[in-house]
Amino acid sequence: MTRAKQPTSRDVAALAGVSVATVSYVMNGRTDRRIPAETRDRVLEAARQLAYAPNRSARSLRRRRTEQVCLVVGSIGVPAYDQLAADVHVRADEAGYGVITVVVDSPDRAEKTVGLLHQRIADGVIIAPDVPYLTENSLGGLARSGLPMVVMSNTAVPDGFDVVRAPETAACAEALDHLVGSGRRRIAYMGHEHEFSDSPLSSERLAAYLAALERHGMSRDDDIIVSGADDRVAAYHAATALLNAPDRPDAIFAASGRGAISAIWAARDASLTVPDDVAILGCGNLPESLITQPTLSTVGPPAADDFTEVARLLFDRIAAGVPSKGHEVTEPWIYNRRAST
Amino acid sequence: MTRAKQPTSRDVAALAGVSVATVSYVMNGRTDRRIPAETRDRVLEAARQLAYAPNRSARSLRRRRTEQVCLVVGSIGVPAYDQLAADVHVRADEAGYGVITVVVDSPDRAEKTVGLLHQRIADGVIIAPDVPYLTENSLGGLARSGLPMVVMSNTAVPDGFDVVRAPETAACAEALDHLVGSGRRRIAYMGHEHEFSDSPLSSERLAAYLAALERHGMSRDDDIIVSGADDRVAAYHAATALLNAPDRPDAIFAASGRGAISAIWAARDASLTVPDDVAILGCGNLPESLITQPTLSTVGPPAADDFTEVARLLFDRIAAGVPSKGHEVTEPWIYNRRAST
DNA sequence: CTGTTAGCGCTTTCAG
DNA sequence: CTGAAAGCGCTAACAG
Repeated sequence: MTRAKQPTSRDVAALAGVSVATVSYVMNGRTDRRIPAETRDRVLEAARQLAYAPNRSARSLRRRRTEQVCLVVGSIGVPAYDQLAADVHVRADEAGYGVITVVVDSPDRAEKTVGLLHQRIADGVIIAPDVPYLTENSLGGLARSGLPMVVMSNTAVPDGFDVVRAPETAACAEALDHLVGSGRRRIAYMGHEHEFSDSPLSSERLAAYLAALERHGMSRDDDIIVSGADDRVAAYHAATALLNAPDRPDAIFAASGRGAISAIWAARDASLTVPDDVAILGCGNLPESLITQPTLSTVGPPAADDFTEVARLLFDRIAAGVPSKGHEVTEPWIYNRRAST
Repeated sequence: MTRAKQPTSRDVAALAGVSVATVSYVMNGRTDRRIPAETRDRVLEAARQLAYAPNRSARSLRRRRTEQVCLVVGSIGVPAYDQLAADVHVRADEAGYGVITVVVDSPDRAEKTVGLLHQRIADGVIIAPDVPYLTENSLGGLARSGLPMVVMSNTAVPDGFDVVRAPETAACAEALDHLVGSGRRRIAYMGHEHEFSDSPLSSERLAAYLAALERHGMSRDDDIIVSGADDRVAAYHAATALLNAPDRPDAIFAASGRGAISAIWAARDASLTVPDDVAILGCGNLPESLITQPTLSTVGPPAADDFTEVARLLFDRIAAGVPSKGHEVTEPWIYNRRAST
């Protein structure tokens, strides 16, 4: 088998007996240039015959845009990221854009990614929440280079890019106060792995938890501050361990929805009643929260995650063409009290 | 704010007092050209000063490769796709490639995607299992155009691309025979949405189910052939409906792992015992299968999903450069009997 | 050891 | 209405 050389617009032009300019106009279906149907059909037929498709790199080089956006996430398989990815894909598709996904889960990846973005691998970028190792510094540099960017973060401040925030702290505080107010005296925290490493990422949820302990004169007990929220299986094991300990907590605050759902299962499997024996509180707002027994209380958006607005911000910015100082958008986060607390 | 024009290699060359060729060699760290440290440092310093990064489109055009691979999936948020995406990202990263993800969930998207691939948006492509609407015809066309490709499918036949298969039918048959052999007389099927539309995609799992009914002289009852396997919430509701019906099934075969797990929950919430009252069988091999009560029997790979081999196939093919007829690789699928059947 | 130069394939003025 | 020609920014011969 020999690799057939890809046909170029020149080949099509030759076959159709026109110039490459005409081929370009026809292929792009441009209306600002009046082309007789006869000519157009001849070009189209030649293109079909040769299975011609305009080369994307060449077009990008010439038009100075790639028609790709880049979505930067911290890992794969997190429901909120999946929803974000889905929403971005839909919007991108509408705008005729493709989506390049990059996973940043190490300082090395973070650095490489910033490099790629500088190389104009995409016309815009969305940084998902809690992507570690991306410094404000490098983000600022990217924005300054003219790359449209929307950053989901509670700490970043708009600086040539848009920032989307979620007021986690207030919502966590409200939920934790409610837990204490309803008599919980030993509240466990199940966090993400990276909260327990020496990641540069500070955890708003853990901070809110610790602040609540302080506020209510409760002492911190590292035995019931555990990881596991990243992953259903780990969460199940972590919750099981917590609930089988001699000094069992009477509430578990999980930093994810999946963690909380696994905790409900762990409690049931340990023959404990939720919320009587142990209250369970999660983060986010997974659709599943409504089908658990009991239904899961969470701190999160009032309805299911929806990131279409975030995608819209990016495409508006791309369309605008000219960099602006940057908006700051706040998505609501509240205490969704249901039956598990 | 004015958008700073991106610096080019010419700018760097001028600042460093060298030619663009030297800049190129330095930036690519090429060892086949001996460049004195002094010159190199000057170039690097100039690049740093201008925040120069080589333009990706130009490089792709010139080198005739994009250093991107494309992953085509049917939807977002399916655990098996997530695992595939994760494995592809890891391999790609090692190979210095990026990953463009495209979601094909309509005939329209399928067509557009084939078009993009023809435009050489990527140097290779992996088609995930069960991506609908992609015809063998268009895949063949892509392969013939010289695009390295690995297709996960049980029906496609290698034709300039590699095919990765999973012998689902045999494994399903074994599991279903076991269900019948252990006395199950009314087995429900919970499938994917697309099995109930007029999608061109035939379902091997549904076919295996129907064949098993036939084989054992059981009659098909469309009341217990339902959808819901795509989504945990839908599955929970579907299973609940099934289990509360007057003529309750004594087994549920779900075409996904998530569907089966939701079915276990639904059974427990309906105060039924698994497997005594109802056996539950899933597909795939989610890690969660081991933490459900009882543990979940599945038809699927013997261990957790692992697609690194698939990614390897693609990168081998890309590295080879020359198109070959195509390998056919079969991943094992078996009946993983655990406690739920 | 380094610079000059010819494109990669396309889009888009600008002339005809 | 159509074609010629000038690049987009980079890489890789090739010549010095």
